[in-house]
Amino acid sequence: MTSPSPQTSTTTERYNAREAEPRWQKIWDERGIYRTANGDPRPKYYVLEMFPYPSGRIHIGHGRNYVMGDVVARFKRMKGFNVLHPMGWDAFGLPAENAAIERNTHPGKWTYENIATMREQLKLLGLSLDWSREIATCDPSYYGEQQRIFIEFLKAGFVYRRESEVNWDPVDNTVLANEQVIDGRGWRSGALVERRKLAQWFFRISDASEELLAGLDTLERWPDKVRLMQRNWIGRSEGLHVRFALENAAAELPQEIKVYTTRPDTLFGASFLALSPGHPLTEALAAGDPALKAFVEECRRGGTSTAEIETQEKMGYDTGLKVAHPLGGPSVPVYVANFVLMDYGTGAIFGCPAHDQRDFDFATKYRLPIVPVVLPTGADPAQFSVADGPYDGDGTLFNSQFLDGKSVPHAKEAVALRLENEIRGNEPVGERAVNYRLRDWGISRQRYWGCPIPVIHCESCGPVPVPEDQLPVRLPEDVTFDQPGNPLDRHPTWKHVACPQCGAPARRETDTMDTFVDSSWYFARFASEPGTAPLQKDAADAWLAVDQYIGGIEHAILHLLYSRFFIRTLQKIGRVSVKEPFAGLFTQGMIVHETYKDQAGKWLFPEEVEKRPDGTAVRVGTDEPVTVGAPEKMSKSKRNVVPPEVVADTYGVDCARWFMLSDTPPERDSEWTSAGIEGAWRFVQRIWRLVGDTVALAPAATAAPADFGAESTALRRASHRLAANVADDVERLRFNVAVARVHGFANEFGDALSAARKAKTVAPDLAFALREAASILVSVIAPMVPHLAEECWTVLGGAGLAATAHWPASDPALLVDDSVTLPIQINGKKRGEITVPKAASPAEVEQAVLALDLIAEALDGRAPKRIIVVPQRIVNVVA
RNA sequence: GCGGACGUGGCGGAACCGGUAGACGCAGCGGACUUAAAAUCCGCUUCCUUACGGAGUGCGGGUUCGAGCCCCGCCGUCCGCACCA
Repeated sequence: MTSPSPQTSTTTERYNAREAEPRWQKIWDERGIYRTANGDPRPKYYVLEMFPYPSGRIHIGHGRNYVMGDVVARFKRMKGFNVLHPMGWDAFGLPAENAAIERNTHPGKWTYENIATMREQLKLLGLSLDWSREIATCDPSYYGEQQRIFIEFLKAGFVYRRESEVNWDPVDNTVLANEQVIDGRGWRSGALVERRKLAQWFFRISDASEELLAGLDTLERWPDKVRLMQRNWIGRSEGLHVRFALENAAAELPQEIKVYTTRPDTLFGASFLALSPGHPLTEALAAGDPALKAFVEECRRGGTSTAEIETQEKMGYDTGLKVAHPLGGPSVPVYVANFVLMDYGTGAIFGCPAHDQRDFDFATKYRLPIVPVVLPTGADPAQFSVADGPYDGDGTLFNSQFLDGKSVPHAKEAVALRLENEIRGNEPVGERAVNYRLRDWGISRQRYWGCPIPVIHCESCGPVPVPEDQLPVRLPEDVTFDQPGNPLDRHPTWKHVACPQCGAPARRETDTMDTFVDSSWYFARFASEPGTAPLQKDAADAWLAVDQYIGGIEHAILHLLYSRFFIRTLQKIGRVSVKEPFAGLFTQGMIVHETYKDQAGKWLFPEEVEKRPDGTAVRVGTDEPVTVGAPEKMSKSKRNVVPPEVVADTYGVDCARWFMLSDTPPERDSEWTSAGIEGAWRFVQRIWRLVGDTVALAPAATAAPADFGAESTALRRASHRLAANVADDVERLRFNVAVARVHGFANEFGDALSAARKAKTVAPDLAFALREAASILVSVIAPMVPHLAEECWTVLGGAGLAATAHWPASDPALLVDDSVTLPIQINGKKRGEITVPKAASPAEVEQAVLALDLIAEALDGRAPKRIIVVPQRIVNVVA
């Protein structure tokens, strides 16, 4: 893209961002104005952007949420709050291990080098961060505390261990993350992935389902969308557990199967029962049935990701078993079916093909009866058919004995009542149950670059927590990545330790924790001052909850739900007092940019492309045409990135900040364009000129005169209103509206300045109003373009720094007008205007309107049918 | 399939609780300044119409004195979830 180089201009009146920005950053840094102290008497405000993964370098697209958070932080500081605005690094994770393999380096070295680079890039953006509280989750002091918390959770019963399936690469002999499985094959080896069971650690998040669901109602400053996504994810349902008695099971087998159903009303439509391949009864049967065993293995093939499971065709295996119908209907056969999930409900279902798509598909394939039992309202029972597909709507029961004629909810209730009161073997046959989709959180990862799980496995004592005085369990440095598998597992010495309980030779847990654990409490770590214990109750209680959390919508479910669970659990064990970590949440949109490809189909960087006036694009310095693609999320692979350094050198970071806040509402995706950044540059220069012009016309600050004329009063109204309105906009994170308002004011202010310039002299009241306007303008833009604001502040002779100044107070008297201009409608169409005193009564307004010529013409001598006067708003005359 | 959001000029988007639709910016056009250019400043810029005037917030209806906003029915786009019994 062709870009002018504004900074190469030597015109002295121009604002020189490249010179000013580093200078102010140095001054802020030296004075430590963004360092936050605990125990400050001012009210607290905690603003936080989701911390980044140190992947290498940032591009300007990453900057948007940090800039938004920075505007809030700076604004709240000006409003008198003690603001905490920290930054850290989500530093553990798989990419570091991949980099280690590719570059033959250590994951820690790679990570810390990236952190160093990205820290400098973030500093370039002029963010008002308290860098003294910086943390990296891969720091032993951080993950050591996490191990301590893990052990406390374990002792309090929030953690347990069980077998669970993983993706297994049989060639590389390694566990794969879901994203490493591509089309059912290992990403590196290309081998067909298998599901294999491993003993793994779980957090009991599903026990918290109900409170996590209920807690959503308290999160009023969260987007409804995110709350809804979490609600669906938790997936509460109400149903019935029903015990089906087996009629022909061998004596050594269980004699019944328990199923969960949300549709007990359709029991008379049941034509089969289906067990999950992982169901204990399936396993018991498979032990003596090689064909079933083969079927179960067939079901196991393929990855564990839901995407893969869900695309499989329905398959079943008839076990030959039969169950009695609990309400006296005919017996039904028992199948094992691949589509029944072991993790949900009881791992067994009853199938009612007439009213469920999956059951319908299954019954059709295996030629099982399809008996409709719910008749849509108004349908003719003789005509109604489900031959073309199941019916899952409301209606009236039929073909259902004692349920016939009842509505679906009434039938559900009737079945529940009947089965609850039917006792078999001391227990009711049916029991009402609430079920949740949410499953326990598996945190074991067979990886090196993560927080070691602080447990020692002993042959005789079982899993034993690492004693407090041996924490943190540090990652060994001397590891290699030249072969697949977990380096911790094959390290020669690391895992061999004595059992803390009996002293016998034992083995360390070699799994590390899911990195979502790291990000589930980092915001609590920021609360305690540097050099102190990572999780201090007093500090955490003082700062939490985060008042404004800002990040991408992609974390709407997992990160935010896990953090909510983690903080609730910390609260239960007495480590913190709050229950919800984030009081306010905002999800910002991405920065997108056009993509460019050359003739060979190779991606090009924006700076390699030149736009011609005729609308075509070519490679810089050539005639080679370039294909311009739709704007997409900035990404390294597509090369549609803009590095922050380039923007800073060309226009200055204030331009980038202003541009990122302009035009597009912050929750939507925003397109980065050269026209946009140039517009921001023009604006920055314009502010600079407005301030310069002000000082030229009114060189010295003066005390407020006793009286103001019409011109100066009008200007003061505009500037005082600006301060009030922008405060409101920023408070509501409507940055694009705030920007538009500043533009509007700049237009008015510019007009006032040129009018003053044309007049021979500037009266004292106008001189005061001009300087006041400039000062308010500078204060109002300070959170958004902080460097420019400092430079202007200096020119205006402001005390101290713009960054530490107070938000300008608006004189209430200047915010209200004493007269108001009302539009006049005739039959709902605007035909004129009238200016009346603000205090005018509706009757007075009505009289004034009727006296107007345009009304007399419209009425043509007739009396109006009706006149609606909405005070301060509008007048509508119905002719 | 289920759930949700959105649909306003050439473009990004404003419009508070149902009350002047198109603020502000971008792009474009015209003008001033300049030897010239850049920069800057001024003006125009929803559509139709020479004008008067009329139409207009995806489409069709409705409620209302008045609808971008509320209700009903469509169409389209985007997002999330999905064998959850």
